[in-house]
Amino acid sequence: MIGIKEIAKAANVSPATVSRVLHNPELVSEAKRNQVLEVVKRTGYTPNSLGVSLRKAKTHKLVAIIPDVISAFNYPVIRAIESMALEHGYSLLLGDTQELECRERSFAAMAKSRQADGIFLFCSRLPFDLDESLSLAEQLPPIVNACEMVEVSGIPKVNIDNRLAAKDATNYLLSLGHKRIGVIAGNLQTPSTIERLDGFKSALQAAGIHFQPELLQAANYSLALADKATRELMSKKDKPTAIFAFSDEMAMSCISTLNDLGIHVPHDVSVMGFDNISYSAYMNPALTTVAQPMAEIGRKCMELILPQLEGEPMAESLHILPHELIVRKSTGPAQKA
Amino acid sequence: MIGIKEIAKAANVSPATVSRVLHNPELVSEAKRNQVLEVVKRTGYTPNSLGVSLRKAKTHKLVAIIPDVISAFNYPVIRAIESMALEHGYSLLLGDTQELECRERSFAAMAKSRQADGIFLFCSRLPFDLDESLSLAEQLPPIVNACEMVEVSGIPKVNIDNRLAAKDATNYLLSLGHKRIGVIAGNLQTPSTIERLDGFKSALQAAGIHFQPELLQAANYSLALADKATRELMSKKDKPTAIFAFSDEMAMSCISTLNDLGIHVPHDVSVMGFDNISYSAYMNPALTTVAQPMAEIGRKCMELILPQLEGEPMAESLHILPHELIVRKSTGPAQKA
DNA sequence: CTGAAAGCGCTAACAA
DNA sequence: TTGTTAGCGCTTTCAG
Repeated sequence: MIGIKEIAKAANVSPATVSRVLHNPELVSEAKRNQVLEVVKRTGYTPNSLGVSLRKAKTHKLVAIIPDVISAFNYPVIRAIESMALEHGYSLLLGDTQELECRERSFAAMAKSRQADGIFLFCSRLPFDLDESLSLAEQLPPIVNACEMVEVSGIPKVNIDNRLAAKDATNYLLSLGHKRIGVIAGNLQTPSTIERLDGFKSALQAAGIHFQPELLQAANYSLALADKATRELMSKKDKPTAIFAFSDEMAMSCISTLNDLGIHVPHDVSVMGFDNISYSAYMNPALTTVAQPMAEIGRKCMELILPQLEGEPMAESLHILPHELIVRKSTGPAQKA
Repeated sequence: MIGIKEIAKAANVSPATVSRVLHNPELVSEAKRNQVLEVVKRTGYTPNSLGVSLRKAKTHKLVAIIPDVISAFNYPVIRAIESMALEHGYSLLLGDTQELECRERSFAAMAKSRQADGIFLFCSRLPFDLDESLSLAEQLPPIVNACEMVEVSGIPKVNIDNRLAAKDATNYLLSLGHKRIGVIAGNLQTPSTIERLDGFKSALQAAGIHFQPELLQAANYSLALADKATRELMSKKDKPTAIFAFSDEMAMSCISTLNDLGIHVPHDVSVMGFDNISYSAYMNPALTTVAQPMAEIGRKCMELILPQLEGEPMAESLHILPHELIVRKSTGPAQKA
């Protein structure tokens, strides 16, 4: 691979001049500038960014650490982050952890090993070993935590109010007359799931309805497990008249299974999703769900990391973005028993 | 950020020894080794990989250049690549181009600027300016082209036989008695779409059926455009009895629209998809589709790039992996007119 | 306006 | 077994 020295030699200038031509052309006489430009074009020279980054101690890369990059939910937030990152001269690396802590840590290590300048954390574990005696800002790279909150304080965080969102969704189901509502939850260990469950229970309680543990199934955001969960739910002697799935994907699987079972949605059973992914409007029936403002979440993430990248110390902050209930065709009035 | 020199100083050894402890511990006496290890642990030192990569001229990173990272189709191939890459000490960077040539080029530039050692190309443009006078191997980094074939020869390629796959799918529809088959294609400029269309036409021709241009709609893999295309198709005076969508996602949208229109799938109209994404079994009705062996595609990609990464010159090769027709519930016998 | 020289953090050849 | 040295490719003082 050709380097700056070869270019310099071929153009009869010093490496420093080549560098100037590339970054501060106004500092170089037109004659030399053209010589250099000519050689650069002819050879297709591209500066080795390892050298650049090493020298400048800046990579202009950010990494997003995500349990499941490709989930239809994460995509729009990534897109938003990336497009805003681009405007600010950063590029985004996608780190799909497949929920594995070792992968969370190895992506996080990219910041420590200076392969990236900052980190977006979409998982609920902080993939760093903290030293109690040091301040967070000293130990952590520029970082923003979103969607699945880490329990450590002092980090900028952005999220929706999962508890309230689930409560709103549940209240809507309740308002339709549903009294037995099944839940297909994600990973029960996960903060967002815990909060949603809490919101669900509190809505029930406010309506004077007892929470039935048998109506709760965890399906870990998997299509196959959601199918199983649905069958489980519908096998109870006292079947639910509505099912609240904590992701649209699980809701999709749920509807599909209900259909297999000869149960009509929403006539026999209503189904509520969560997220409002792009597919949800195209499900059959179109899915009633709680929309998360994914693009806004992404933009807020970028907004919060930028000052840190500029050198400002990390500061605690929590940004709750609004959710919205989207009523479509998968929910309807409860059948009279 | 702490560097190797500080570690060396703190452990009373030279930087070289620190490096040895980290990479060839057996070359260092136990005493010094422990001193160093102690300091490393205490300080949480991580080598700056910019320095390492610069020195070794190797980044152990590969980038996948993909029109749409998050499409349910691409995900499994990425997963397969990544897991195999990991086994070989490489990590995978995801470059989502959003179909923009400028983005294809900027990700490709990561190889030129030594931020990555090799490239997986899932788009149909070669994002490099070729110099006719030089050999490909001299100009291109280690590279493998998959799914959307670039027209340049000399590059290892992996794909399915799109033409045959579409032909098989069409023949199945034909065998069900369908004679008017609508097509919702992807991007008409794209090689895979052209091939699929070609396979579709040839199946029609073999059955003695004339291809009707009015029954062809392009929807560019978008849910919204597929909805429009479906409405367009069903607005013809002579409506199709089957629709072949060139992606499962478009098929999903198509089914949803048909449903809105009061048209029952598969009773009134059959719908065939393409890809066999994980969602397709959970659509309503479950989707009949052509499965692409995504994991295998991914593995083959890795297999083909490895020798290049080892220094072997790039060699022309074409690997066609088998597709498979998956019959589910969205297709049925044609209605008698 | 331009070049020489130093140095970013690391590793590997060479000497000791 | 260990340290010294040079150098990966680049940018940026500092002189001139």
